[in-house]
Amino acid sequence: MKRKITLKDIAKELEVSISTVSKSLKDSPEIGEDTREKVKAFAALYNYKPNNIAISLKNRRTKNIALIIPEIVNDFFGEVIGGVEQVANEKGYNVIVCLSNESFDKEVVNIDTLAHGGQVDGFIISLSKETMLRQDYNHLIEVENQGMPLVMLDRVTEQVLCDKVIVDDARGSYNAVSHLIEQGCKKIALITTVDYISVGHLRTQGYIKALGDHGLELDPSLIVRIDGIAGCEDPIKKLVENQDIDGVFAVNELFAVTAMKAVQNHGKKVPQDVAIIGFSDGKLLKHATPAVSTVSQHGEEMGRVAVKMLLKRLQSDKEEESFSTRVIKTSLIKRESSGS
Amino acid sequence: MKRKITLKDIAKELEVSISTVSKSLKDSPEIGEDTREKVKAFAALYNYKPNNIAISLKNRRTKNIALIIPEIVNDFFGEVIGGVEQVANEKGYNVIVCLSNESFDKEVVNIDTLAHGGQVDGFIISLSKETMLRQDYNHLIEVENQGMPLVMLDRVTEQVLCDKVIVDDARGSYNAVSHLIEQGCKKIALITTVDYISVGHLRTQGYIKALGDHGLELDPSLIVRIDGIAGCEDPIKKLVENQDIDGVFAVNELFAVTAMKAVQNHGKKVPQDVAIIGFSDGKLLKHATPAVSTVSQHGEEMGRVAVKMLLKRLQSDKEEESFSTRVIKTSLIKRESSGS
DNA sequence: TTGTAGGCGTTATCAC
DNA sequence: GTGATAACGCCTACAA
Repeated sequence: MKRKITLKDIAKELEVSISTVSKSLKDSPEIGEDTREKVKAFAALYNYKPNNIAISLKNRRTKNIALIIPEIVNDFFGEVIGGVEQVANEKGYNVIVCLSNESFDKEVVNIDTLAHGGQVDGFIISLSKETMLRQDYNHLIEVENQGMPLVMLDRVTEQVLCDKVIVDDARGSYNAVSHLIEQGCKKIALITTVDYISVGHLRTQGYIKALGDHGLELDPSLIVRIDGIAGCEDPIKKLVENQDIDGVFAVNELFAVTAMKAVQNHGKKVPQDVAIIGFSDGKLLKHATPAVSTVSQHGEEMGRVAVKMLLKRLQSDKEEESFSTRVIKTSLIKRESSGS
Repeated sequence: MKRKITLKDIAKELEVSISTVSKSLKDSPEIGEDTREKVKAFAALYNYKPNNIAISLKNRRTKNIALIIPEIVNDFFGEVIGGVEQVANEKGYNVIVCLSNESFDKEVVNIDTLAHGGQVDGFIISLSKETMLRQDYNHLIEVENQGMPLVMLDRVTEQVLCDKVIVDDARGSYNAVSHLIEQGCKKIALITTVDYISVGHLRTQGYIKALGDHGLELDPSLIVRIDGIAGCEDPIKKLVENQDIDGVFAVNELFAVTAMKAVQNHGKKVPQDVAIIGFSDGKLLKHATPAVSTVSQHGEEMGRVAVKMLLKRLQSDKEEESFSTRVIKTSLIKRESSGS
């Protein structure tokens, strides 16, 4: 690789010292007008740009942040990346994206490498499923102990003290289910994840509360808990065919469209016979036929907020004070699948 | 931020020199067995990890690569990220993801910053629409001139000499359209992008050739070219309602589902009245009802291949030799929307 | 007004 | 066997 021009090169060429060059380029009043101009002209001509690695070494900050997410084939995380990247770039930070692929080990390796290697100034992380299942958060606690800022996003845990960005999952699903009830649904199925996933758990609670508040019986046979994304068709199909339901609340996009497909294949109409509402505002629900109502969690905004919290920590020198949790409001997007 | 432990710290603590520590940790036979062990034990105890920034400065390589893509709310690019990230991580590289948002300016800024700033060792890029429209590739040519490896992916141009990874777009769409014809379609609409987008252009050519080879007339009124993603509904709707078609080939996911929706709203059945086939194997087509046939471009593999090409360049010191273009084979995924 | 020197953390060369 | 030194590119306190 062709070597890039350095301060030293300029200094030699112009027969001045390195510090003169450095100061000139920073418009230091220490340096005489004419030398300053001469240096700047030369630097511009040769397209000089300071070497960020050297600056990082000197300043002990890299202007990189790590974003660790469980997967990417999920519009929610795609949006998060977008939001994070946008704000980070505006503020002069680069985003290193790491996928844990829902694996505890990969999450740990990623974090350890970046944290100890000193490649990033801070982390934004959404926990992998496996991590939540094992409830082993030492890698994160250690990051915090090192004094590296850490912001958790969406999939969080109380066992790590740090800034957090979440949505009001329980309320979001409460509203969604209430909406179904208002549309006249009486027998509403819930398609959710296993309980160790923080958001799945909260969304389940919203469902339960909504039923209760509207005087509907909680019928456990209308609830199906799915572990993993592969092979969700079967349990959903079974539920749809064996239970006499008139509404479905699904805690993510995939479950919602899968349920809709099962309903339609079963010869029923959406929303006339069965109304459906999902969670997460991705393409899948928007472009389904009929378009599926959903709870928007504003992934992009969550990403933006997370970066801002992180940068705030990075820019203040006072250690630790107190941590805050920002709750982003969900909003209900009513589409065809839940009646007019 | 708490300072991380350095060689110097260890040296002071153990009352040996820095070089002794460095060599011990690298298991250099120069150092006596016992000092070596002592140092290693101490380092392990305090969880010493070398500072990668310092190493980068010394070695003039960062072990970071930049991936520049136009957008992320598109499963194809999501898959690409996955593939890139996977192989890069395996090889000890980090991936800095940048979104150009289809903007020429942002693409230029991203590249200039990272290239001149010395934050990355190489680039993988998929061109923004605006860049292809303007045909201004100076920022990329300059990267090449600097001797930084550059791999173009999917959206490429002949005007930049570098390694490339593409799919056989023309053949992929040829196969797709041929499949429709074999299913008995006679009047096949083409929903494509404007022509300056390399892949849109090629896919259009495949369509034309397939018609010709099967003795079907090319009817320009069956072709609609859409600029941008917003507001594709109207032209598609108009086409579907005004033309008597029995097949649709769309060059991306969104156009395909939008067409399907228009067809269904128009009171026709898919695939009985109108067969549909798309391009790109994302969730949108897979989970549509009916599931939509498509041409898979294997985004993840493209990403993997791109990184491998990039790393190969990075690891060989010989400059420039010749550039290669890897063509990934598409495959036809037959689903419900195009008949049995 | 300009230059010198030391340091950020590491490695490699060379001297002891 | 071990250590001193210089270098990667930049910044800055201090000296001239």
